[in-house]
Amino acid sequence: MSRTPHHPTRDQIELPMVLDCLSDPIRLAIVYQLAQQERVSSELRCSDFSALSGKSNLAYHFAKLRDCGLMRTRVAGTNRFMRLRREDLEARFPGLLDAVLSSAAKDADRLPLVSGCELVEVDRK
Amino acid sequence: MSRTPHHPTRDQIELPMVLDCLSDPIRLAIVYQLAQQERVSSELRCSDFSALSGKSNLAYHFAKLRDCGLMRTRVAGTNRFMRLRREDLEARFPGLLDAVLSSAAKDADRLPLVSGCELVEVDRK
DNA sequence: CCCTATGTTCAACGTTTATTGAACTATCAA
DNA sequence: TTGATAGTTCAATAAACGTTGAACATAGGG
Repeated sequence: MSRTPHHPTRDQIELPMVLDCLSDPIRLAIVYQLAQQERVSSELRCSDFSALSGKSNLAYHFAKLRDCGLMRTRVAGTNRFMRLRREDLEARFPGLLDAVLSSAAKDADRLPLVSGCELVEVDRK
Repeated sequence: MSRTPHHPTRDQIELPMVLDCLSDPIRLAIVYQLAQQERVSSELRCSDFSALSGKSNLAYHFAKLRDCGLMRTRVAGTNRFMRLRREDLEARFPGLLDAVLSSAAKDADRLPLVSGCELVEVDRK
């Protein structure tokens, strides 16, 4: 279980997969929460998303987000730290991520975005 | 078969449905082609997309595009004229449609966007 | 009126999807 | 070593999805 999971290269990031990933409310919420956190520390642990769903369902969504290139997972001890691949996304599809994020922000009341989401100071390991 | 099909109001347009719609390569191609056509006449007939798939499969995708608010269908005789709901989209999710379209344009070689798509002058009925 | 062109609707199908709980692995701390 | 913590993996399930072809509806032209 220790090997760091697979991530696509920047060039392998595909538009339909990215849009499909973002079309799921839970994954959109994960991405949104990661984007919020960027202002503070850029990384969050899996358990920081526990308000959105159960552990095993989150693991499923994390895998999809990794597979499509939206986020990167760093293994540190028993934790996984996730962060947005903002630069790669911006290079591949300029403006797309921000357009989606601001659209989500605009509809925050309709989406399950920020259940109990206050910013968290993470101690990088 | 004559009644004009159902369209959501501007306010009913939801982000996850829009992203999901755009995540299908065929639907993305339809939207892309409609956007191209906008410069000329803003409307296209169903049969203008026949390079993308069969009639009944296209009807299925058209229905999804209507249901999520991405396009509007106008019935005129035996034809249906479709156009992008650009203003509604822009009002709901500013910048989103253009970001997706320019991302698609950037990846035009990887996507089934423009099989035999030259601009067509349509005589509005 | 019949014939054709344009699209939709329906049933069928195989595939993919999201979700669950249980079992498992790995790491850390006592 | 024992126990607790953090997450993944697997199998099972139900629902949704994309695609097909056949049948249908509608309008226009001879």
